[in-house]
Amino acid sequence: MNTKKHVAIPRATAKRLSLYYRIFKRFYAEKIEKANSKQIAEAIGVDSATVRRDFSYFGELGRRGFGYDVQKLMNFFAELLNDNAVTNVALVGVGNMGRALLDYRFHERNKMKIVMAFDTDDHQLVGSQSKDGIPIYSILQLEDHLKKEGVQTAILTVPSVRAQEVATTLVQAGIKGILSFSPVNLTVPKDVVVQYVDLTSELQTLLYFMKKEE
Amino acid sequence: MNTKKHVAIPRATAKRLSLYYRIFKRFYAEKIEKANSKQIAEAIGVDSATVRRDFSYFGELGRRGFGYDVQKLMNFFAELLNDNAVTNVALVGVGNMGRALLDYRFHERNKMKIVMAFDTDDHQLVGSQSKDGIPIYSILQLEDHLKKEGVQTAILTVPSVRAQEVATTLVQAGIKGILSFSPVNLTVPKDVVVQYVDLTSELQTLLYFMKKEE
DNA sequence: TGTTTTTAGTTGATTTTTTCACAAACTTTT
DNA sequence: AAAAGTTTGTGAAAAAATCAACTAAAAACA
Repeated sequence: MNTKKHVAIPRATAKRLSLYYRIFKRFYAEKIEKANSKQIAEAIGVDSATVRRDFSYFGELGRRGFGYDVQKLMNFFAELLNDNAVTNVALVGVGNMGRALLDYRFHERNKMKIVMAFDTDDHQLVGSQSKDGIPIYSILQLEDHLKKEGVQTAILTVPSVRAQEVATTLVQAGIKGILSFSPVNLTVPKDVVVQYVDLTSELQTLLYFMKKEE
Repeated sequence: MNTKKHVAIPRATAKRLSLYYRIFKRFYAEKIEKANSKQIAEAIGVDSATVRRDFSYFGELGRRGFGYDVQKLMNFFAELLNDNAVTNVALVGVGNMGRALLDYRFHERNKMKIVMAFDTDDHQLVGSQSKDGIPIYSILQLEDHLKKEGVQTAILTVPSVRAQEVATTLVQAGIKGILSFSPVNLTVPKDVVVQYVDLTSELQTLLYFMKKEE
């Protein structure tokens, strides 16, 4: 496949890659064999020119007069997003949000799997397991367990006040990526990637846009 | 206060308003009385010029040589984001994610409150209540309950395949804003605002950035 | 096989967002 | 009261992202 890996992928494009992948998986499951940029664009809510531009960073993936081969593109994005190998993830903080994510079963649709969870000793959770049998360890044994399994990715669902402290511990334990649900801007080394999910902010932003719409 | 409400607020700015508000609340709780653009910028992870530019859309909120008065700005953003009045929200779909959000207690830190939830009749949940006493109704009675309470905002946590169908029902029932956790691009009238939270995509995007960081 | 239709890839324009850099305004210090 | 220091608000530039329009390649059809 004629790809040009030397070009830097724009951030905005990178954030859409997972969406493209999902759409191709969906089309594939629906036995749709080809899709043009307009159909893809509609499915994820962007302009068709954006789709073509995004794809062009990776070479010539389509065929003029035809569109994009769904299976081919699905496989391409699977590789690009490393969705052939399973990625093991640890979850830290088994509160309401943590519990929901533990039971979420990412693994059913993707090659991501929460393989262990951690909580403080004072919640009577340590030593137990999630519904699906994911073990919950003490946060004091974080480094041991993470290193033993070679886990490099963590989901952080601890109270905001503890977020930075736990993040620092995670980095020490070799974690290279954190998906944080705590609304705190974490300070980590440059080689550690942090992605934030801020539910309260999303809801408040929604309300703001609603007010403007009136 | 010298505000200029006639200027359109850029989208990028609008999405940061909630973050600014949170930071001012945090500073206020910590008895910090003033803050300059650099401190605010660091707290939310943007450039200080961005903070000043963002604030400037709302008039002259600061004082040169001094910075921003924390209490004054906190109140300003509270008003701007309508966080003085309580906003009632309905939750549709009491699965893992829905359950977590039901127990999340948005109301403790903000004036947003989930006042009712809905689920299909086949999960033995209809008629019961959440931990905090939020009633769970049948999705068949959606319109009645929403209209009776005048709820205009909904959190959508139903399986993807049902998302569009339920969204359409919500719109018919007078909903004007939807926070959707389903990775499906919803089709709604122009006056209805939709905000998406896509956990799988966030995690996958994190993994992609991690791979690039190697 | 030739003609028409479709659609990707790309160029260039436009819009949006971020960042720089500095005068003006205010605060603090002397 | 003057001098020194701080920090905003904002023009202007730069960077990033989107979008419109075109061309050339391939597909579909006659």
